[in-house]
Order: sequence, then structure tokens, then C-alpha cells
Amino acid sequence: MKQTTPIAELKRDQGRTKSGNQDDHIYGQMFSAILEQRLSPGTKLSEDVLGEIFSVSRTVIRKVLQRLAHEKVVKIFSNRGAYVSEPSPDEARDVLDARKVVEEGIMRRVVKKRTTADIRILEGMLKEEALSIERDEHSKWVALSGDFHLALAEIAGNQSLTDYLRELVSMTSLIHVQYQSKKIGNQSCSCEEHGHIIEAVRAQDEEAAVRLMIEHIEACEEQLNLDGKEPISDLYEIFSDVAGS
Amino acid sequence: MKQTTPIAELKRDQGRTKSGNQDDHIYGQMFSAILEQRLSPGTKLSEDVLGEIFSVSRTVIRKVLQRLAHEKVVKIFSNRGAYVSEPSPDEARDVLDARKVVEEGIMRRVVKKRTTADIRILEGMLKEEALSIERDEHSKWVALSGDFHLALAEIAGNQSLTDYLRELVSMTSLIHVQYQSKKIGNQSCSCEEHGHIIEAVRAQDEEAAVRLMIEHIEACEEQLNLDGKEPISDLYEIFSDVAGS
DNA sequence: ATGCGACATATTGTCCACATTTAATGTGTT
DNA sequence: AACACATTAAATGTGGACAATATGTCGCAT
Repeated sequence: MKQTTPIAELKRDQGRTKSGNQDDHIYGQMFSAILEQRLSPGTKLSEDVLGEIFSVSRTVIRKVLQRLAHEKVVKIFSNRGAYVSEPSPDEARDVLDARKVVEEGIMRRVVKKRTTADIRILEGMLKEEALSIERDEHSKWVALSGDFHLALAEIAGNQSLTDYLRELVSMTSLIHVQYQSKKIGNQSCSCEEHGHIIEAVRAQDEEAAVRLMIEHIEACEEQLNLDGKEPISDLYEIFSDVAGS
Repeated sequence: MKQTTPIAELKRDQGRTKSGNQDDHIYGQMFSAILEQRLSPGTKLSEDVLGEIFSVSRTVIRKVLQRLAHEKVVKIFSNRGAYVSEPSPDEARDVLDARKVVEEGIMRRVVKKRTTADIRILEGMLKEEALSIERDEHSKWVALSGDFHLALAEIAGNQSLTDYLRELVSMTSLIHVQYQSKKIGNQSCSCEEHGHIIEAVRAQDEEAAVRLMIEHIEACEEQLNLDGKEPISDLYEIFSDVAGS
């Protein structure tokens, strides 16, 4: 008897088999909570507590935590539990750098494949972004801003790159929480930059699209305060001047 | 009471906390088995069977399967179990295309950062590759060939990209199993191509390095037989015209 | 004989209880 | 008072039992 079974029939389930179990709901809740910055980096994610919150056993919580851990937004320490990731400056640089690599490739493919319908969709997203900025809905804007990049990835039409970019975008959100420098306030410029990118895509100007995207990412990078000391200065830094007095 | 706890002290454990539990051993075994093609695509991975094989409960097997699933080498279907992935031609194209994007970025960084020590390491790997080809150790060569690309990623020094490339390399191995066309036999050329890449890296010729790498990936792509019909093309398509008759 | 439906089997999903490990507290000694 | 060690408490790691779901088989009705 052959052990390899034809799983052709299973293939058709690839699309819908995602929301069969209750995991996905809990996963979505936690993922959103982290991305919308309702869960700060460093927060301990106790299995018992989460189990009670969602009224499920630790088993399913563990599954969700492992998934989040693989996506790097959660870090699991052996025998010590799961915590919302606190990306180090090095990790942050890697993520931003990886985005330059991936999104350059994405832009080159987008300018070739984009349809007029795609442009319309992007413009619609841009309007929503602008709206959320006007209304000062910061966390919503963070999500929308990420969605814009993911929409470009969708247009490029490479599922693998899209999945990877989703991870990178999530991490970027965490990074912004941790390293947002105080001198900001002009984050909205991002919105303009997105507009320029759309223009380049519409014009199918590959080099401009790539350049604008990379400049956009670098602009994000410069808004951050990565050069300083390690992030969680906790306690030590906070009390460094009053301690010993 | 603040819910965010300082986990600064935990950070130091990031490096060593990887091999605390027995999961990693089982994961490694299964991962190798898949990559070395001892587990064919489509093979059902029963939790009970694996649990008996490794003398652990289903709990730990499930954990390993979920990890493999996230890395795309295993597919889990709700209530129906886990199977070794059978990448479709589309998925295969995406993976190879993603590799072009990622490895171009990696090469640009490698050329700038490589040291003479790095070159020596790469040359050592090349020799091992040649040796494994001479000895006709196919599965060993597959692994070594992947390691070469991962070594370049390490030199580039971006952990995020390295992790992603590891996934892509794994998938590439599965793809080769499924779509290896019969006309091959000159796979060994890969080894030469790796040699040329090393030369470009040594010379710090960025454009040559990028070009050689992309050509190398495209050469791999051409060895495959992706244009044919879907491997086990979805019944739907096959019977779409005769159904209902 | 064929087609439909109910039952039986096997596998996965979930929960709970126990084992193990870690971190913290308390105690005793120097 | 400071350090080292033993004890204690809490959280995670693991295993096994039960429930839910899908598949395969058998029987019955037409």
C-alpha cells in the first residue's frame, strides 16, 4: 500500500479551510490588539489569563501563541511564557532593510501588472488614509498604511512575497511603537508619499516607483530613534538619577 | 499595577532558549526527512503514528506539525490532518520569483560586506558540493546546495531575510521533487554557477553577482516542468465539461 | 441491482490533570 | 548586612481522555 495519498480533493479547501476552527478568531483578536498597539511590547501573554478571557483551554491559546510567535510579533521563552515582541534596534534595522529588498521587487512587478482597476483601489485606500489622519485616528491609520503596502503586494501577485511582507509590516508597527522619536508629527507625509507612489505606478515608471518606495521606507526609518540605547530602559534608566540618593 | 513587565533580563536568553525542549529534535528529524526527500509530497502525517515513532504524545507532534505548516512544507487541513506540501505550479513560480527578489537584495549586501574569511567558507562549501556530486549523493547535494545560498544570506547579515530564504529554499527542494523534468542530468552545472558567484563576490562586482545569481535561479527554474498541466489538476477543471451530463 | 441513508471507524480538536521547570521568597550562616 | 542555600509558589510542558468531525461500510428501500 502506497503511503502517499492523492490529496487533490483537499486542494479545493485551501481557500475556505481557514476559518473552520475557533483559533482564527482568537488569533485575529490578538493580532489586531498588538497591531493597534493595545498590547504594548513586553506585555506578558499568560496562557491561563488568555484562556479565561476567551473561554477556551490553554491548548488553543498555545496554538495561537505559537502562530504569533512564528510571525515574530510574539516571543516565546522556554518554560517562561510568551511576551509581545520588543524588537531590538538590530532587528528593527533588519526588518526595514528587508522591506526595501522585498518592496523593490514588488514595485517592479506592480508597474508591469497593474490595471486601471488596481489604480482605483489604491486611490480609494489613499482617501481612507487621509480621512483617518484628518480624524486623528492614529491606530486606524497605522493599519491602513500597512494595508496600502499589502495591496501593492497583492497586485504584484506573488503570494509568498505577500505573506512575508505581511510579517514585515506587522513588525514595522511594533517597531514604531518602540522607537517613535519625539520629533515626529509629520507622519502624515507618508500619505503624500503613497500618493506619489500611485502616480509612478499609474505612469508605469518603474525606476521612479522603486525610488519613491525606497525613499518612503527610508523616511520611515529616519523617523525612528534606533541609534540610542536599548529600548526597554525600564527601571534602571528610569531610576538611574534618583537611585542611591 | 502596570501589566507590561520588564523582560529585559529575558533578552539575554534569546540565543540559547532555542533548544530547551524536545520539540526541536523531532522538528529537525521531520524537516530533514522532507528536505532529503525521504517523505514525498502528499504523504499523510498522522499524529498518532508520528507520536509512536518518536515516543511522545500527540501534543508535541501537533506543535511540530504547526511549525512545519507555517514554514509551508506541510499543509494542515481542518479535521483531516497534515500532509507534506504539494506545491502547485503557481506556488512554485511564486517561490522561485520570490527568491529572485530576495537573493538579489542579498547579493548586493554580500558584495559590500564579504570578508576574505567569508570567501574561504564559501569555497569550502563549494568543494563539499563538488564532492557530493562526484559521489553521486544526491540528497546530500540538495542540502549542501541550499546551504550555499543560506551562507550567502548569513554574510548579508539580515536575520529576517535569512529566515525567509530558509523557507524559500525548503520549498524549492519540494518543488524539485515534484517538477523535476526528465531532461535533466546537468544539475551539476549548479556547482559551476556557484563558483562563478563566488568569483563575483570576491571581486565585489555587484552587478555581476546579481546577474549571476538571477541567472542561476532561472536556470533552476528552467530545469523544472512547470508549464504542464497541474499535477493532480483539480477534478473540477477536469470534469467541468462532462459534469451534469 | 442501484441509490440513498444510517451506522461504525478512525482521526483530529479540545479539555483537564499531572510533571517539570523557573523564579521568588524566606531562612540561616558568615 | 550580604551572600548562599532551601523552600515555596506559579507558570509552562506533557500526556491521556473525551468530544466533534470526516470518511468508509453496510443495509434497506425502491
